[in-house]
Amino acid sequence: MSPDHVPEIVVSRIPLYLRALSEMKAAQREITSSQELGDRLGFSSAQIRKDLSQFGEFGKQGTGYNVSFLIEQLQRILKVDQVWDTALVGAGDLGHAVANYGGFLHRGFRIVMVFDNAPHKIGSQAGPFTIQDTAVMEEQIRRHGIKIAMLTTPAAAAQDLAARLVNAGIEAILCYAPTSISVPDHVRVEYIDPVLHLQNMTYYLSR
Amino acid sequence: MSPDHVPEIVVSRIPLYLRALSEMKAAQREITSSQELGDRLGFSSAQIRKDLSQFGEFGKQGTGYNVSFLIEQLQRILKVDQVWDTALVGAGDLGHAVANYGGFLHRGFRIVMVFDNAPHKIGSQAGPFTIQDTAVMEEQIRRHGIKIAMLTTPAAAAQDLAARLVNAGIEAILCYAPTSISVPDHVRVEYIDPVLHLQNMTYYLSR
DNA sequence: TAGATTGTTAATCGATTAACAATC
DNA sequence: TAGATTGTTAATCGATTAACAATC
Repeated sequence: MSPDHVPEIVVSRIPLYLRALSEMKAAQREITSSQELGDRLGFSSAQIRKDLSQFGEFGKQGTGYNVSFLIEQLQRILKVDQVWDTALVGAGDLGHAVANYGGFLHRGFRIVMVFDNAPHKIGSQAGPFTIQDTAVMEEQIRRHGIKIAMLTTPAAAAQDLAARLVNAGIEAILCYAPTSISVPDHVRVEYIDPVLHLQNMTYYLSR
Repeated sequence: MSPDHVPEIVVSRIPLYLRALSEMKAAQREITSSQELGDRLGFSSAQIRKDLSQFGEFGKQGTGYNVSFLIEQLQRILKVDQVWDTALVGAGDLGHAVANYGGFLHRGFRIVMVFDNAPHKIGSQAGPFTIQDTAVMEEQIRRHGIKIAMLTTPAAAAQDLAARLVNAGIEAILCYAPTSISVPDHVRVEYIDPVLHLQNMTYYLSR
């Protein structure tokens, strides 16, 4: 139930399972199997079962998994049976797109503040948010007890801002800046850099 | 030199090495070591050396790696010593942000056309591009011999568009839509879904 | 030369898969 | 009951690490 240590690679697949199950639920599927889920995601059924078994027993032999029940369980495991307030740092084009994105809330996240350091942006809107000066960033994050930040600044600004975010109490950073940042061990960082994915694919393309 | 088969996980790290090396070069570093590169990226020096050794011998014992030389070699290996024309499908907020992103060209990619199916968007601008009707998408992609597409549409439209892109000759898709898509074996797909990363991190956060 | 760092081998570690008893 | 599918074990497979000869 409360596993001692689950491999990180297993944890990283649970959100994928949750996403696929949510699609199944939206399509009115009430029951699924490790086979069906695996086919859909390109994993073996054995892997699906093994991964889920790290956290408990969620299925019924001969039947499979109840979609709604498994969704609830995975949401609880990932702690997205609640909504996490997050701060967005960087109000460029990408920051605006992220601020306007409607897909966070029903998956457990809500942007509640947006920061930038450009004087002409401060006070203007990014989606439903008034852009605030990064000068008040630490204070605001601390006051609201925010633990998650998304960083959509240029690479050159990322390391300094990450350090300031950590200092303000941030424990998880989703970094859109195309660079590696260094943070203390208790802080988690995930990266999104589209070019890494593109360069990965061109390796397999013929010229 | 021309390795038979390199594990996918090794290939996926080469773009990271290239990115870090490019930062070093920008900072005027002429020589680096597997130790330094590893420290910077959070990998062991042994892994860096082992990964690079899959493709050839690029270093000098006692000295390390020439940054510029290694950059050239990795660019060649990844086939980003050329610029790849790409098509962008989906001109919403995210599509606009991607169309305006200045970080593609010097890393081997160039968007050359943008498509959407919304009548009020067709003919207007997304960054420097005039948005074209998806009705002419296959024809345009075929005519220009484009092999790479970025998909920034809602999830519901992704599978159908992916099939059409493949039919038009696309061999690599970077899918920003939060869903898994199914394509023939000869087509590669990479995914970007920020929520998967966020849900991964919340597993490790305390409530 | 002495010191440093590569490229590579072998050992270790960890993840995936196959198989099947349990059981719905 | 018969058929189906889980949860789990053991075997396989593959990736990472440690160690060191080679050599710059």
